[in-house]
Amino acid sequence: MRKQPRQERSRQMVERIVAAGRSVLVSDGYDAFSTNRVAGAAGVSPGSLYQYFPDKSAIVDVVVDRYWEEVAEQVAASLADRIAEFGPAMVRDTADALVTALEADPALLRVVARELPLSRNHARLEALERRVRDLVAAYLAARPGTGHRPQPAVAAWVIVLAIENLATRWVLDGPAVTRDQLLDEIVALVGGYLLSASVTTGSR
Amino acid sequence: MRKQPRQERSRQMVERIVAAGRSVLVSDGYDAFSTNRVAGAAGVSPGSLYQYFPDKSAIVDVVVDRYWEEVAEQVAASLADRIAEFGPAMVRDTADALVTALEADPALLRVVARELPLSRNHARLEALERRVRDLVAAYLAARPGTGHRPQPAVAAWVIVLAIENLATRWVLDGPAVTRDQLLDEIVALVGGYLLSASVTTGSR
DNA sequence: TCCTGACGCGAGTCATCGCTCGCATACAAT
DNA sequence: ATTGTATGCGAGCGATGACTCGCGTCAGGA
Repeated sequence: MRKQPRQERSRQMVERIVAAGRSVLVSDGYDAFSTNRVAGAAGVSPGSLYQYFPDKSAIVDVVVDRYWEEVAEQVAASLADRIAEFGPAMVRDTADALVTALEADPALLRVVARELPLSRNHARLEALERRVRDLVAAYLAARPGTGHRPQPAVAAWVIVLAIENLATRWVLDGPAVTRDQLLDEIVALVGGYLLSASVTTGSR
Repeated sequence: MRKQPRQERSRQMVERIVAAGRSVLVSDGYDAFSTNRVAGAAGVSPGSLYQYFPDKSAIVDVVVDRYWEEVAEQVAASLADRIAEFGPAMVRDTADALVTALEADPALLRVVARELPLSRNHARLEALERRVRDLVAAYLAARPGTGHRPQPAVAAWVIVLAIENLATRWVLDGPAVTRDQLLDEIVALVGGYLLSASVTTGSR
């Protein structure tokens, strides 16, 4: 951000710009996302916009950051709440929290996950993943009896990735299965995986 | 494609353009991908380029299509070869084939999967997924005893998505685990999932 | 050899933005 | 009130890049 808004009206302007950015993104798509259009939608002149944002991508970044931050917050909260619980219920509730968070604004999810280059999301998405992954890894490490997977960090990586993508795709591609069924499959996937003994197939 | 190349030299030109397109994509990234640059890299004039390609995105599409087509071919071939086999070995070999295919050109994978909007890949990627998914679903349906998952189509969806993303992320993010370990985890994930009995948690 | 259509060229057009700059206005401190 | 500063405006600059067009060249059939 180029300058800190000091007065109240300028702080409101920044907010209006961010809101307009999100709105343009959602209703016109990323390809039509121009600074002039955002300024217009915000009822603000292009010049004013550049008082607070260094360039076009900074606006997108704020929208994307806030989005993933929001999702991360909800998932991490749900997970932290249930960290004491055991087994399938925790998995289910956490996956449920993720799906709910993603369903909250499917249009924005669509733009963020499909129209934006993935690298645009990388920073925030990685933060989200690491946050959840660390919680899961800690959980697994604290309960060695939970399953047969030897390395909590690896298992957490696998689980988080799998759930994240299942949930995202389910929301984006339109539900081919019911929501409950999705959650059931996720529980089965994670549960089965954790209980599965290490294979010793060797290489190839 | 705007016009079919009839003479030999023009067919070669089209090939040179596609090759240049891939090359520009890989070495300069998608943001720097301009028709003039591609024409330059191909040793061809911009005008000639537009004799065969309707617009810029058509060139990208050809590159992307060929890439996923190649990957799909290798994976489907490997899967079809081992469709008679049973259990973990088949999963491992197929995952191995996918990882090998993705590793073949990591730079291109990087651009295709990270710099391009996902929607750009949607058509071809979906084709790849459906192709593999159908094979897996058929396999599962033919062997009801293989596991406890009741719906082959759903199970296939879960498995394909999970493997695809694990493999892609492993190649792209740099291996946090060894390749063998990745394959072990995939086998455990799929194996455990298929053996996992249907939970009847009900909703929420 | 000649002729016709396919091929190829590349300077240039045109529209699209990202972004700036000079000026007007609103606010706050004295 | 007055002055200094923060805020806001919007016409327009400058660069970029997708795409065209009119003209030369080449292949291959007669």
